Amino acid sequence: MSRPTMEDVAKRAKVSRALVSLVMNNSPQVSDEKRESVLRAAEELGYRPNLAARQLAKRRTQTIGVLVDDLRNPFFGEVVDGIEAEAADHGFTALILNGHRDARRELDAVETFLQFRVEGMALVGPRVGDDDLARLGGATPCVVVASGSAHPGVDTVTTDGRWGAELAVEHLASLGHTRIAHMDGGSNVSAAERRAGYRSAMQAAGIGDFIDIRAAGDDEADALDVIDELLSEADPPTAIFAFNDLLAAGALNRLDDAGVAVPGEVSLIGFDNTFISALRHLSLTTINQPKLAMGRLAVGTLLERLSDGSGEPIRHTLKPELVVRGTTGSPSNGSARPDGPPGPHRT
Amino acid sequence: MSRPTMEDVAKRAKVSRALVSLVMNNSPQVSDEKRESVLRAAEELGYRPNLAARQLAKRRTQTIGVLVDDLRNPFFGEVVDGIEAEAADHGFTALILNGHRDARRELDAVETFLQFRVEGMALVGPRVGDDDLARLGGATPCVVVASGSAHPGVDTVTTDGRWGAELAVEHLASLGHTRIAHMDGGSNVSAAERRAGYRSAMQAAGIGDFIDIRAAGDDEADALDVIDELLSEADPPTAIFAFNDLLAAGALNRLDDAGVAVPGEVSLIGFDNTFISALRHLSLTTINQPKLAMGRLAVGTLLERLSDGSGEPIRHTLKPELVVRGTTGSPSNGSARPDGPPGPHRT
DNA sequence: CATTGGAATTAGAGCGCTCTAATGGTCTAT
DNA sequence: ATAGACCATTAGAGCGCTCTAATTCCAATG
Repeated sequence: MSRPTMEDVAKRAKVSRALVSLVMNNSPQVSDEKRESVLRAAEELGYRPNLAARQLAKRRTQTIGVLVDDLRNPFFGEVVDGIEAEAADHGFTALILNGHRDARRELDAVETFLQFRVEGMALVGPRVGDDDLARLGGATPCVVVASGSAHPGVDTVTTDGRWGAELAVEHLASLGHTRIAHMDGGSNVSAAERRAGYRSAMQAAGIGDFIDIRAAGDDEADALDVIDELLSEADPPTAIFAFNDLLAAGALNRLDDAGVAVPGEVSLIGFDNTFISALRHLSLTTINQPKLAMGRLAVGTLLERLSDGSGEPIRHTLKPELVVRGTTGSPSNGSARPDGPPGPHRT
Repeated sequence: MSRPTMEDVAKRAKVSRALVSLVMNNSPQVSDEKRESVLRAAEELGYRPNLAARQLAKRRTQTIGVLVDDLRNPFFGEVVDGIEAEAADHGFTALILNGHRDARRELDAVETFLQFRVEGMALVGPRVGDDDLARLGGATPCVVVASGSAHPGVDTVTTDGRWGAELAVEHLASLGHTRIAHMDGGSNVSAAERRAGYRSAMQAAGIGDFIDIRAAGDDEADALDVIDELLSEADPPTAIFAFNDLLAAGALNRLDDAGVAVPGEVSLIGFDNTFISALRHLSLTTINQPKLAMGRLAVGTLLERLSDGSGEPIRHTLKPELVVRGTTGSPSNGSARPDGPPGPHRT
């Protein structure tokens, strides 16, 4: 509005507008004397450069767009922390927009980013399909984090969902489980990979006959029906591998309702290692994703792409790790949870 | 960049730049014929208005800045959801920045907002002090959400922390507790209010002699030492009112470690009603804050201030509510956790 | 003393858009 | 036919900044 402009500062410091610009950009070729008087004038006026004007003149924005699938999911919060940190380290500002778990709104957000002329976009856990992504992105570099994409126009930073699923199944199998069911991620983009890992690990463990995949989702609420369904079977599974921690938490709720002891009667394992899984009273065994590293790497990828331009799609795949906590144990020892790792559940 | 400009579109559609501008702004005074050919040309070129240029020319940004204390705290996520929704309803874009639980970084973020020339700022749970706030804000309207501020230059949307604290204490007192301790929010801005509520409710309940306030904080980790301290007392409290859910979760962990039954030996109550408190295995009794409503109201306040300008500071204070779950019960019934009220599922 | 070179400073042309005022065209009322 | 009214369209002056090229200044040099 009526905020002071560079012109005002120039007048007050009795120098040219150009000199003020130099000072504001920390140019070394300004005499200390003038620099100081410009800074003083700016201070006195409460001057702040107008970013829009600067961006327009500079023809770059030093800005990256960060699209977050769901701000309420702490998993994404941590990834974004990593993104912001790395972006800041390289002089970029991260603009955060919320996808609200909805592909249409994601597209809107991307549109907004493009109008902002962000220099790159990091899509964290997007739901939108590959084609839309590539089409929309156009010339703007775009990295997908934690969701995988096969499209050549899009770089990715993911954890190896297949590997993670295998870790989960191996862990359960090594405890002696055979009837291991998978509550999958439904339409979530990462679901297929983890499903595949589950399948192959079940085969590898020689219990391929027990493969049992149930369509669920990625939110607590998505677990309820599936658990009911599983419990009503003649031979219910002794272990469940859930698509993510939230889903596992929902499962835990429902198992609890049904009076099923965890891990006494059913073992449960999640995915993500969000902070809720560490809460002692959940104490959820899970698969860790290195969230901070993923965020940083995402920005790294973007910068690489910015300076490089063309070339092969970049695919960073980080290794997930098994985090054993209190919701997994040997099958059918019938009693309350064994000592094992920390965190006794109630009976 | 080398993206198409309005000029390009104008040329291709064989009209003036001004006409393209009118079309892009949905002006009614454009003939259908021309409108269509402009839109077609824009489509073909993949034209997108340059927001920086538009903002510069318009001399307004239609943008509000949202500063979030901590993206990993689900409480804030929900508030932001409300803010975004209301902002969108009024044609504003919400720019989200992360405060990282650090006053200095908050100030940086505010600085960034001002450079962006946001038309208003919503600070969600800020840690920065009143004076800095008012000084920095300057002419830009600023609403503080969930953190209270006494400064006349700043509007606020809060839940009544005093009232909430009273609800908590009354609940515990009505269960028969007298030795009710308060793990307070430490330096958190909302801490004082809840502390005061705790005090007055203790007095009102005739158990003022048992007032016991322990400096803690607002994060899980902050609970550990305090719990140790409390448990080592000669006469440990039979109930604890924690500053927020995260702190309560941390307390729960520690109590668990120490083999103390909740609510058998100690009742525990949190604040915020974040989704983690609803997780069945925590099942935390807590005080609800209407997060979505707070977010929407924040934007409402900002808009009001924008059209109104001067005037008294606006203070919206919403009423919190008690949400009884499984971590509170009568004192010293010695046994394991009772069932608690049925199925407190969150939506 | 004129010349040179380098550093510090400035003039001025955009960046891509909006907005006011002016233009031209068409349609009625006189 | 003429004026007026009204509409769609356009010219052009900014918005607040950056950046290139030009200018000024001054000390050092031959």
